Amino acid sequence: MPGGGEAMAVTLRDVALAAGVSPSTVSRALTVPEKVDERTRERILTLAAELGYRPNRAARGLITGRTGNLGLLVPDLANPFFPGLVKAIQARALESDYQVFVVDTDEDVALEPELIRQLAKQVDGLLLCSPRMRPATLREATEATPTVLVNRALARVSSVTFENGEGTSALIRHLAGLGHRRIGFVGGPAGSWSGAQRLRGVRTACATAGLLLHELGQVAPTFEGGTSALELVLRAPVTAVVAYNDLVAIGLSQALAERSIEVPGRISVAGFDDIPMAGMIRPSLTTVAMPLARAGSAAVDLLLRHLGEPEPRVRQIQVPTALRVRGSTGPSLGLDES
Amino acid sequence: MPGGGEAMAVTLRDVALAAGVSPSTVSRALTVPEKVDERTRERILTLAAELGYRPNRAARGLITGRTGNLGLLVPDLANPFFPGLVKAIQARALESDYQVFVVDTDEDVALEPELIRQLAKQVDGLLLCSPRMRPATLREATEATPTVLVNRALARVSSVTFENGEGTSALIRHLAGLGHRRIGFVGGPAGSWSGAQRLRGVRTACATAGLLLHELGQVAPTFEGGTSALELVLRAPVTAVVAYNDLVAIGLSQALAERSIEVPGRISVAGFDDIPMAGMIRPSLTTVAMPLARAGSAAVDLLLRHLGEPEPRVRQIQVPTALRVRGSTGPSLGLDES
DNA sequence: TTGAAAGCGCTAACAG
DNA sequence: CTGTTAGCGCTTTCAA
Repeated sequence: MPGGGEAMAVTLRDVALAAGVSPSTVSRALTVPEKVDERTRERILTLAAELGYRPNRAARGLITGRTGNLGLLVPDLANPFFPGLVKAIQARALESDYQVFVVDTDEDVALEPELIRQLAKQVDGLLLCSPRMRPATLREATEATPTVLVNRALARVSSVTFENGEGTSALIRHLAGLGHRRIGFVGGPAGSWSGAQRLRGVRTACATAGLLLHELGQVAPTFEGGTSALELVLRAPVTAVVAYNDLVAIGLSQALAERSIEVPGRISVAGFDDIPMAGMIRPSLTTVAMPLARAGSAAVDLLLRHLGEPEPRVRQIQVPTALRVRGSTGPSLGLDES
Repeated sequence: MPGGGEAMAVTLRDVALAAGVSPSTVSRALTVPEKVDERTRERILTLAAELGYRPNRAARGLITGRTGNLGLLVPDLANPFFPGLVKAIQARALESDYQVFVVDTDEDVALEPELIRQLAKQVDGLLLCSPRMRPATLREATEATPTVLVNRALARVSSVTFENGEGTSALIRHLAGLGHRRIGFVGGPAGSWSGAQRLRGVRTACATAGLLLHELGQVAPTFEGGTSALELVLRAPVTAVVAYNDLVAIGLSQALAERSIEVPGRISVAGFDDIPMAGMIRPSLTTVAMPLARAGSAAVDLLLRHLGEPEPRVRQIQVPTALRVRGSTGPSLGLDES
């Protein structure tokens, strides 16, 4: 007898043979149960279970055009902001019996389109988190496959975004309330959509509150990016710094500590994202939290609805952010008033 | 004209029609180029590119049995240990033109088998990272699909593991060198294979060095798990604690700090994994690093080789770990000698 | 070297 | 309610 090999998977046909019915009947029993006689259906279902039958989704997808999979693209899983989102999305998708395939672009903009194309073929819809690609390229990608953008907006495409501007504005108001008059802002990656939002929020709130704003350039959205901003921060006469995100804020705080500059004693630092680490360090980091679970569910729901509708109805959802006041911004010890 | 709809994908047949050849020829031009006349082939390839033809991998997979995808299962993407591994695996797979589908089990053992089954259907091979499931169940899963285990071993199944025991032994030797005589160990999840290894390493090294070992029970492999271990640690007369992993170590350090117990002044703390955060906090955490990139590449290489061979040749690779000495374990200030 | 034909596992008309 | 027929997009015999 020919060598064992991989246990040949049981197919729908095997079940049909065993049940003494046609393949179509089995198919129906599985996908449109109400169109099959109750007794036959039960027999088939039992048999299928016994034989350990598992439908081949690829084959099914070939004909229905649906795979039961969703594709999820993220720039960098090592950025602690994303895992939370990924998990929320996965959890919600699983509830609806969709499986999620996660792909990491490693912050490589050039890689995005190709990975999307590959992914698109094997999923019913795409969730694109913080895609860095240019609007034109992004639009192209969204046209080929039902897509929901997360943490980025684009005209005529459904999206779930965070109220980034509101978030940084709240941060600025909080700092103003603490007595700060001169604020520094350390920006993120050049192409970042959310970065632009955050800067806008900082600007308007500073203007409104009559604070002096020092824009301290842009750095990589990482811990190292934060440490690299040290000199810029020291050179500017600011008493508080808002960073593009928590990682940058933490890197900066660390660099300040290395120079024995007290946070928040001599300078306050705030971030954005509320990554888990923000609450684990001392002083704990004041930041802006994104309701990840809510955003993830919303994104999945949106996408699923699109899959149902023939003519996808664009919806752009904004979820509010929440200020998390913690140690790194107060109480203000001695604000220098020079 | 009928509503736009999704741009219908160009199929192999479209290319064939355009080139004036049969589908088979196009297929061959794409997959076994040497079996097609050079000029026809070139014409086909050009045309395919022009039309933007992308093979439907699902359809191809239906017949070849290969999808060009690898499946990757991880217990928790929010655990900062995993993203590094995931990224390494993805990078290496992409080089070989394989796409990686990541699925997070959310530390839910019961979920593992089902997710694996779903995944298995759509991939050529499986990479299972730190699976928590019981050996029997795990074996079942590995029998259905070519599989490589990462950070877990099982008889007659290929795997890439870390020298966990060596790592904790080195840690203990380091602590002994610092003058510690009474060591505490805070364990991880009950079913954890690597946890067992780490404990073993601690035990043998303590025995060898003549140190007193206090096994302080098991906690969740999280920051909260670490803080919850505080009382146990305080109750034991130890001057140094080795935790199951960095997250636990950090949680514990934090809890100690809250009680104004100096680390490493009054008690040293060490972790395992060398997550990014270990280097970002003060005092920075002494820990054991895993060569993630190396392990990831090795795992993918192993799996790819299996896919080539008819009779998978089991290989179990162990990659060495490296001690990272940092602030949290020294220099020892005043070890109490009572 | 190429084409015709068959079929991977499944679903979707269409009859019955 | 059920079986038959056809075919999703692709590869792979088998002949020519």
